[in-house]
Amino acid sequence: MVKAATSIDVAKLAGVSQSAVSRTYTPGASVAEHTRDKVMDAARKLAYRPNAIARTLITRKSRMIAVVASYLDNQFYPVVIEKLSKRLQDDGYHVLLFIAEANVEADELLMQLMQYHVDGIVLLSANLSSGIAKDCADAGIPVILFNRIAQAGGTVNSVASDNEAGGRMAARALLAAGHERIGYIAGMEDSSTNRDREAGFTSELAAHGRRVFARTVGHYSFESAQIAARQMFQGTDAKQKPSAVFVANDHMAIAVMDVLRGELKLRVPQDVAVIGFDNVPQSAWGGYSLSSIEQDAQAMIEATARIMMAQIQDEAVLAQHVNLPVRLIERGSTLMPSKKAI
Amino acid sequence: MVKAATSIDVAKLAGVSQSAVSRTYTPGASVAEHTRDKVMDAARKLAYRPNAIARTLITRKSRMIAVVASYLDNQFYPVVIEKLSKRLQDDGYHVLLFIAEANVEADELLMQLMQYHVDGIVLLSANLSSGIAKDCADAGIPVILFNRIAQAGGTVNSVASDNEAGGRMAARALLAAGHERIGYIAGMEDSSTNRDREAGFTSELAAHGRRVFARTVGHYSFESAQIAARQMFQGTDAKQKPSAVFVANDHMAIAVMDVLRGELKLRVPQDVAVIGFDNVPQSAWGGYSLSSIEQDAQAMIEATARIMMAQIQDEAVLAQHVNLPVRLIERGSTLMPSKKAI
DNA sequence: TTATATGATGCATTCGTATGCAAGATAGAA
DNA sequence: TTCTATCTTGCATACGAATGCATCATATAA
Repeated sequence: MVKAATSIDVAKLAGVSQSAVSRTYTPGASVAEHTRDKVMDAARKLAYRPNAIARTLITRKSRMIAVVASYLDNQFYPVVIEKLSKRLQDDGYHVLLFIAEANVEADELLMQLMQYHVDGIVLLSANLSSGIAKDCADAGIPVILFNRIAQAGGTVNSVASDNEAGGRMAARALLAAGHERIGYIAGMEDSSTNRDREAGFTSELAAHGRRVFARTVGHYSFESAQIAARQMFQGTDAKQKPSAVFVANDHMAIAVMDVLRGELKLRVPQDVAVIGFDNVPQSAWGGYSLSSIEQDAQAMIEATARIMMAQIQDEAVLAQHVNLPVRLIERGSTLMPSKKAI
Repeated sequence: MVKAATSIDVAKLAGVSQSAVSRTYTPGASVAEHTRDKVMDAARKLAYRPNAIARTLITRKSRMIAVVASYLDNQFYPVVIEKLSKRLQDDGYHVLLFIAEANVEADELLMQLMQYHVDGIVLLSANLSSGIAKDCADAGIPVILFNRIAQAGGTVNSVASDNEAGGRMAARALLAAGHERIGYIAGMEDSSTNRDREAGFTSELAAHGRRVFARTVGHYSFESAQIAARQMFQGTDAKQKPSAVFVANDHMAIAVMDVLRGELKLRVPQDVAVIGFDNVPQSAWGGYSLSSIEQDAQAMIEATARIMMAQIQDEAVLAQHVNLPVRLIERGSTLMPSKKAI
């Protein structure tokens, strides 16, 4: 157990002041070439690394960003976390990861995070009470809601996809394939994603003189989605069942497909067409070939990083709300009758 | 932007010394009930939260654990990260997450992490050069290799499964099903997991007078595994192809199944039986029903947390190496001929 | 009542780095 | 040569909390 070298140790060895050492590691500070060399030399000999904690204490910038997620089973989130981490690392930031069981815990967790003086917070799945949102704003900590829309007011940024447009696309895809009995399996009722996707979906159906034929709720969970699928498709009379279903995300859609094919012996897409949302990697897998509305994760992350950097630099920047376009990815689960032969 | 209250502000309002405030927040410290109440009262009024950064500086304990992963496509890792985060949070620790592109970067990343004075490091997928391992040991930072065995020597802990036994189980399962031409698709050649799984697999085959019929390499990546599958199964002569294949992890096994069924029109398990390793959630999905050797992720995480806490408390503890039992999960992808009718 | 042990409290210092300020050094201009 | 402008450098202090030490208050025993 060797105590790590400090800037004072380096200063002593290099024969300069501690300030000189500090300035050597501060971009833009005034240090003579000659001095810098001596410092770097001594630092190398002592394996010196600046103490980020001490630096944070005085600069009030930790270069840490808190990322709060609540579950990682839905592959959309691991993908986002991986890309977001890399992106922030590129800017010299580190990710403090939090897993929040439920929204109830989120507030308490955030208070903990604030103790670490994180420079910013990205909420991947939890929501935020308006009280905490205000606390963060007061403390000058930028908050970005990722894949959800702010309900807390003007102090919180948000980056999301155009879920409503996505819902409409899903409706058009199923209508174009000639479906008449179209169901919807919802995610969490109080989430902005579910609200917007459903709104777009039903309004597009309405525009074509149709209504949602059946609706159950899967709460964005695999198990709930299985139950929701059984509720919607059990029974003997084929005419009572939807011939197509829009599921609020791919994670659930896969669960639904398993129930349809494995338990209920219904073929996809011949008996039931299925379309999801997110375009997670698994949707492209041969075992599912699930049509989906793709969210542009890369663009969402780019926007998140951009907003974060802007707000960290200049706290006066107003809250921003980004809404990115989505795209229909058609695969086997919604093939039109004429194409089924393929 | 309101400056956060400090212990001095609280002390002033409560009419006590700063020490008293500090002691109120230090479990086991000597504070009178009466004083504590006054402090808590003032703290509530000022929305005071102890500054974890300042605390870290003086206690030399950050209560942060670095977790280094390199890719999260393989669902095994998100599952581990989620559970590990929760487990460490329960002990009052936070996770600083790092995504390392390759092993080359790992060293540089760890140096960065050491600047944050993390209390421990869990390496999920990157390896560690012996130089850095020594640096960490010297600095008194416990390092745990998760799902891999130390090659760096005695200073680094490791938590892994009995991969060799798992390899033997896979071999026995395929032999018991009557297979004679058995292939192996390897992960990364230089990883301990691949080495051990393959060693167990081949030795068990040898014990039954068999050899590996064909071998290709998938580097633990989805795309490489697809290529490896094509290499192994392309061609017209059925007798030249394996009738069963052990794939070094589920992530690759799913890619292999897609190629077998989608591209090569081979049925699983009738034409080719497939068995993987890890038992990731997707293996249980209806679209794959992949047999697998299950790693007990929960037990691995428990062991990791236990070792970490022990080493943080008492740095004199010797490096530990945990090797947990695995379990065969039989599903549709290896059903025996007699059971195929089911 | 006095002596002793125990608990509570404040003072002063410490952790490692950044930075305003003033002084010193150097170079260029007049 | 002298004066001014620019660049370097060190000193001293600040960031916010934890803790050893000494002091003081209180409780208990004799």
